[in-house]
Amino acid sequence: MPYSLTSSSKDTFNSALREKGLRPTKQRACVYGVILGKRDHPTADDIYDRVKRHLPGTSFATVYNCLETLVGCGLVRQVNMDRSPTRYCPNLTPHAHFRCTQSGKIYDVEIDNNTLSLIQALVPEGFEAENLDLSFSGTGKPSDN
Amino acid sequence: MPYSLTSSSKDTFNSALREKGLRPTKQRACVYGVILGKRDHPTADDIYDRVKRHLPGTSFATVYNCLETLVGCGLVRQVNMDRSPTRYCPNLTPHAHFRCTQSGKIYDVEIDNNTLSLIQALVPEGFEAENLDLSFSGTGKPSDN
DNA sequence: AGCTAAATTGGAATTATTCTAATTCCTGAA
DNA sequence: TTCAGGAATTAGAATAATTCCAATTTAGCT
Ligand SMILES: [Mn+2]
Ligand SMILES: [Mn+2]
Ligand SMILES: [Zn+2]
Ligand SMILES: [Zn+2]
Repeated sequence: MPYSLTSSSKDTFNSALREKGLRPTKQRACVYGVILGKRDHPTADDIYDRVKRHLPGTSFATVYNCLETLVGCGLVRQVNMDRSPTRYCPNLTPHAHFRCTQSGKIYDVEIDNNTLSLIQALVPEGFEAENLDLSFSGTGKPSDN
Repeated sequence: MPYSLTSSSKDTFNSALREKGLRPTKQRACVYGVILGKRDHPTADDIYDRVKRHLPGTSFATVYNCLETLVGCGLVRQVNMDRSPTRYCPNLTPHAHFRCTQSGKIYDVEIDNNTLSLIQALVPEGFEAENLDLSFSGTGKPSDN
């Protein structure tokens, strides 16, 4: 049974893809669905495992292709921490990430508007920042151990 | 001719290594020297090329080993931008990075103390951040094109 | 000088990601 | 509806940064 998105997610998904003239395929919907369906930051490999439960024929290449497409459409965010495998995040609000070096878990960290504008103001004259990445690492919640 | 550090760099280098019971070898000094010697953000490969001019026998593994050691001693910083090869930075002050997506160049961006403390204050109760990374990407100086 | 642990070396291995060429699937005219 | 043509998916090979390994060399000590 193909992954079922809520009807509001399905609308977001369909229009974001159509906007770019791309096709809303079942693989893309499923990759999107498994990322939305859990508030974590899965790797491509994690996503592959989850997608296969719904669409067993799916290939690794397709997962990578879909992820690239979804990121390109602004439906999910790509999160790079150090040298570890890329992770994906359904939270589209501006936020930072905290990685617990003990558990490996990644947490969303809200950025208030005031701090956000001060951060943006760091960019020097003549430079135009399209993207900003803020990440912390250290020891997380005690429950992480 | 082995790379010649200035005597003040040499002191920093020797004491940082001795502090950890590590040996100040000529390979380590050379890797440190070529990073200090240019205000850019070289990759391991760039560093390998530069080191070989001074110590032609040096292996790639040694460059990686030395870099790990120097980072561990706090003599250089490791800079990860997206999925591209790790870069190394001799600027030890807290600062952010800006990558021009057109030229690939990486610039240091100063962080004022006020903004820095607001950024640090984002970390939630119960988390202890040992490290923070802030990077921007976008279009850089016109001279970059 | 000789001993021992630390560091270096060349090459193989690892691993996340990308590429390729063949196949399958949509979509939108006819 | 049919079907042609482009888009998407697929399996597997290729790539590239980094790490690992076993053998050799070196630095620091007695
Ligand atoms: Mn898996
Ligand atoms: Mn090179
Ligand atoms: Zn997130
Ligand atoms: Zn820097």
